[in-house]
Amino acid sequence: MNKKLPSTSRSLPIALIRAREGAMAPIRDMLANTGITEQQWRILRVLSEHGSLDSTTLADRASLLFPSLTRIAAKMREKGLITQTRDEADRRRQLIEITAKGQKFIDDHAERAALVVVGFRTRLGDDNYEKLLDLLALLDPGPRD
Amino acid sequence: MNKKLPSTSRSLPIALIRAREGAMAPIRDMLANTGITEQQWRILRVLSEHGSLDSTTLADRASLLFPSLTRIAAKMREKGLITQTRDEADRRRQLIEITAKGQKFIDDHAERAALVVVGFRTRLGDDNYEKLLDLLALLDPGPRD
DNA sequence: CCTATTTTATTAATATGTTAATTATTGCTA
DNA sequence: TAGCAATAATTAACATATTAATAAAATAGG
Repeated sequence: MNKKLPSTSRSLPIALIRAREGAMAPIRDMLANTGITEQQWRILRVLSEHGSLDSTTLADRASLLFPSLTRIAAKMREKGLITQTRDEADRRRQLIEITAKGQKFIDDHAERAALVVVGFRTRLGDDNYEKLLDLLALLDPGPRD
Repeated sequence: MNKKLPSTSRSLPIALIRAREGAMAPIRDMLANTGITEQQWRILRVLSEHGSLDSTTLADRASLLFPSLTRIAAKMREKGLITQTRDEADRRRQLIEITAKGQKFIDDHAERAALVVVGFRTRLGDDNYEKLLDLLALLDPGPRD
């Protein structure tokens, strides 16, 4: 009567959580003792790639909820990693930009982070790596653009 | 000089986070207004499957850090969903077991949860679904047994 | 022009994630 | 067997996740 649920060892949500832990572990090691968290790293990465972004878009691309972004951005501004400016055309909005200091952090860690990516590509194989990204994209809920 | 990092839109960690959001959304909907969180649901699922477990094994199988489990288990005990008993052979250890009330919650929601699984299998296709689980397992860091 | 609605952002409250420090118990070993 | 390392669990401190409530600004309709 209760054979309906799969074994937790083949549960998709649990597998995703564990895989995320595995994928983030080397990045976490890299960021240890830098004062930059995983989320702050994601924000810097997105800003470095796209330049100036409004908060809503930034939250979406960095996969953060808006209230989290509010707090994290405040701390990053205090640290001098980003700037926040009101959009004068629509004063509800806010534009967030990476500072030279923030960009320097990215530059200083880009090589090591890239090695992490290479490590996973090698571990899975190029085909599997791309296939995995494609399959994950199918589960992606949100509007990316 | 900085072409080393992949676009954030093809970043494995971000893809994993977004996929997890997508995969958990229906479960989150199911649990809304029940007073049971995602993590509590995972704990109940694991306990329902394995019976009585020591805390360390439970934390591993439910993909929770130990300090999180400590807090969550305390609340679940207060709610009458689980019991915690000292291991008399090794008084450092603790055994955690699901109660009838906890099992009833699983039983009451198993059918709907199973439908969620079927939905994802259908959405991805059986082959892709299994392939995805296999690929995710390659990223899994931890000792499962 | 004015108000109801919508959008953007913040704040609040509670729960979890994460690392480090601490406590209690066990095991090992000189 | 006294003392020290290792293990299991808790606690502490801070950061993030999540949902709901609120505030401020813009917009659509009447």
